[in-house]
Amino acid sequence: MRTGEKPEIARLPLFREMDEAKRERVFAGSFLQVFPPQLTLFEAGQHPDFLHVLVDGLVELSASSGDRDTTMRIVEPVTSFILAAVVNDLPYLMTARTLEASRILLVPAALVRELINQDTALMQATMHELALAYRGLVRALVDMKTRQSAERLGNYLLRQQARRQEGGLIQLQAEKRLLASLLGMTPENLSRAFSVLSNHGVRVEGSNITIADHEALSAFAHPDKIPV
Amino acid sequence: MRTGEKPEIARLPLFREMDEAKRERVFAGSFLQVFPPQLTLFEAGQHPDFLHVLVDGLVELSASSGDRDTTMRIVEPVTSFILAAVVNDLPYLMTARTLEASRILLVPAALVRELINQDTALMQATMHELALAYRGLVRALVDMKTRQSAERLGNYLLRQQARRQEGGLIQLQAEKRLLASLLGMTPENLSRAFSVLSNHGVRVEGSNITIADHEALSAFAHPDKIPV
DNA sequence: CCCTCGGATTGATGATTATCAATTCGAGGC
DNA sequence: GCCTCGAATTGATAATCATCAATCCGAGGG
Repeated sequence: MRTGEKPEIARLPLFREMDEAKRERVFAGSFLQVFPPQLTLFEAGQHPDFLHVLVDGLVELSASSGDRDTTMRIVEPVTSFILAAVVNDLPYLMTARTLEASRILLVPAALVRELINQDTALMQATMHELALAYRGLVRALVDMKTRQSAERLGNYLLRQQARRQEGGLIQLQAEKRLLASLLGMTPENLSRAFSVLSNHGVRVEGSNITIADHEALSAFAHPDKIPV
Repeated sequence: MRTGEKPEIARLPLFREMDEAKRERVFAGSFLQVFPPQLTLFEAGQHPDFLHVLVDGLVELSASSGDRDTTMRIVEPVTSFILAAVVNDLPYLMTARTLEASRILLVPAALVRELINQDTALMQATMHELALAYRGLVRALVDMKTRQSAERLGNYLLRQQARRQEGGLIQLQAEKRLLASLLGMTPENLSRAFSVLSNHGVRVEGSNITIADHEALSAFAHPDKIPV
């Protein structure tokens, strides 16, 4: 593991509250592995063997029903994923695949569950993490049910801008076809949605997006009012 | 509280693992209140004062963005709701209103958080509950993103039938307009979806639905394959 | 530097869903 | 038993979104 990586992982909400000794047990029992791009890490329906922590790279979580499939989340470092499946020891509901070459910390699921049950602080952190994730999904579902495609894109851009405290510039991390799937639309309609937003304060140059007029975009996209 | 109610609440996943003394503290610190139909219990954005347990009646959880709003869940007794907001002490993301006259146990949020932090079994139960709720929402979001309206209705009927172990008869608990909103469509399209399903093994008589041909409906609706 | 290839864009068309309007249906009140 | 009112249904039309097809564009390889 490179210098500075352990601290970064230790700073994750999940591991932050553990005492140092337990954290060492996590690291000792885990594997840090490098994966090439476009590799499937696990598939929906499989039994969860590891909690995954993306240390470096980019990962897509997707799900399918019948023959259609959809991107559920784009995981950026440093973040853990599929905590719910590990906690409940129930099959993954999503398929994970690397988008770029990625380094991932694999923490054995049984170890995670064991430590959670030994360490109240960790259990509490897990509980809070799950509750926050739940709220995120509530918002995502409301988004999908109440907004049409260009509005969803507008809100996505507003959220991205808020997350990275910078000015108005947003760099898309992944291909637009992927963003389209994440937002529940086709690549063609994503293009059209971008051109709609160009009338509402958004400037697009390839994968560099600028929110030129925050007011106008907000008026169009009706972003969530409830904070956090 | 009527006879037999406490045991029923005590049987909830959340309270099942608590020791008797703590459970008594919950009941002692809570209020069982009766609400008339169509009453708003709380609104999205408010600070969560109580964990709610629906003892009797029917409650709708809805959310909105801009001027559109949508039904997120129809709560049947005996179930607790809005656990995530209480755990995280963050504003409600949904609005709750009674559909019928309802009796609801109101457990002060601060008390819930206090007991969770004192009682590891309760914390663990909460964690599992949240993880399961998370999985439920993942499925709901996939459903919304990958299936069209008649398929969503078909899957809803299949799930309802599975939940109540009976034969093929399903009784809709709420108005169809509400079901439409839950499934992310208009009442008009719900009607049309029902008539589509009549060609795929479903018989409709008012709010009595019969799945006459489970095979045919499954073939049409492509239900989830992953169990639990 | 040019070529190639896959993603992105644009246009045309079709499917799905929403909206508007008009009945029909059914439960509750008189 | 009839009336009334809101929900449910049905039909017609419009908006949104997907699909198909044809370029356009840009990064990587020769």
